[in-house]
Formats: sequence, structure tokens, C-alpha cells
Amino acid sequence: MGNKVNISDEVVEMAKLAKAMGHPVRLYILQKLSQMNACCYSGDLVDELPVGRSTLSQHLKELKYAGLIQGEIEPPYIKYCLNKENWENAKSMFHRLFDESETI
Amino acid sequence: MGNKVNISDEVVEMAKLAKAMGHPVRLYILQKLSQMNACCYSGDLVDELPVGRSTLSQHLKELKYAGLIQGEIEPPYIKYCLNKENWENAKSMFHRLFDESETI
DNA sequence: TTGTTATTTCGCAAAACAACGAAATATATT
DNA sequence: AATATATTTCGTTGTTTTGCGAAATAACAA
Repeated sequence: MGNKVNISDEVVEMAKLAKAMGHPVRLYILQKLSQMNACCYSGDLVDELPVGRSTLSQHLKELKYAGLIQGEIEPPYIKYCLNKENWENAKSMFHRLFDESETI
Repeated sequence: MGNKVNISDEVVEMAKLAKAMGHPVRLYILQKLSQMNACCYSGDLVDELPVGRSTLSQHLKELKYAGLIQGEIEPPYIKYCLNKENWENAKSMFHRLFDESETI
């Protein structure tokens, strides 16, 4: 009894993605970037979002850490875009999760 | 300038769902429940997951709070299942997010 | 009533998160 | 060299999360 299962790497990885998506500001950014393959600058975001520069920077850092976005230096700006490969991967993981629930 | 946007209710709601999914134990539970419309008992889970009873209970509480699962009292057990309506809603929100990124 | 089983709530400690302003960095311009 | 712009890092503060064991609850059985 009590044979502990070990949680699969996929579940751990997906939980990390979900956690990164689990804040309104971060999800807003992802939504924005996912629309028509847009990219944006930290300065654009700080103008439209109700958080300060340093706070926004932290959120961007977390999205980067989770692998969902990437920043290209484009002096004097940093251009942020989705990390497409990882985004596609995230998409298929969430797809799998929700499609397993299909009533057959 | 700096006309702050207000983050839509949908984004706030979806962030709440993502947050609830953002822990390996909770995601494991959701995955399990989503497979073939299964339900389970807290006792089953505590046997297979590497957390104590009270900790597991907290995780179940959070999933309930987010609306993703529901518990039916079935003495002496409590049977946990997905909250199908909200699960379908979550599914379509995540779908929308990821499908906006389609390269057209 | 006393005990048993399944689960939750409480109280606590440690860690992580969210937010801010000030200072630092990096790159261009004067 | 000094200044300006865009962004990040640092230090701090208050809040939330995660985890545990002990005690509480709820339903049933002896």
C-alpha cells in the first residue's frame, strides 16, 4: 500500500507553465503576444498595465524563466516575443490535458 | 499617455484557473480526474502522492475554490470529480488563448 | 456510549510572491 | 566626459503559499 507514485516530468513542467500563467498581468502579456504573433516592449506594457516598471520587469523575468517568452535586445529597447517552440509545446500539453476529458 | 487598460474579467478568471493548476500535486489530480471522467477519494490520493493528508486536503480545497472540482459526500468518503461545466469553460478559455497564436 | 474510519480545520514555521522606489546597467547622443 | 533613455537589479515590506502534526468533525459500528 501507499506506493507513492512519482509525479511525471511532464506534469511538473506543465505545472510550472500554469504557475507562470497564473497572474493577471502575466496572462495579459501572453495573450497580447499570442495575438497575431505580436511582440512588444517593456515600455509599452508599463504604459498600459497598472504596475510599476520594476514590478513589470519581474513579471517578464518570470515568463522568460518559464520559457514562454524571449527578449531580443534592440537598443535602446528590448523586444519581447513569444518563444514559439515552447509556446507550441505548452499548447499541446494543455490540449492533451483537456482533450482527455472528452466524453467518448 | 499611460492610459491604463483594465485587465478583463476573463483574463483575471483565467489567471485564477492557471494558478490553481500551477502546482504538480493539483495538476496531477486534475489530470487523473480528467481521464475517462474518473472520480476519486482523498484517501486514494494520499496513498499515491508524496504529501500528507492535511496538505492534500488543502490542495483539494483550492481546486474546489477555483471551481475545477467538486466533492460529493458519500459516507464515509468524499468523492471528488471534475466540475464539468467549469472544466469545459476552462478548456475553451485555454483553447482561445492558444489558438489566437495560430500562424495564419 | 465508545470506538473506528475518512477527512478537514487549526496553528504554526519556512519559503515564495508581489509590489515599490532607489540605484545600477547598458547603449546611444551631445 | 556628461547626459538621456530603456530596462533591470537590489533591498525592503507585507501577503500568500506550502507543508506538517495535532485536534476537531462527521458518520457509522460495536
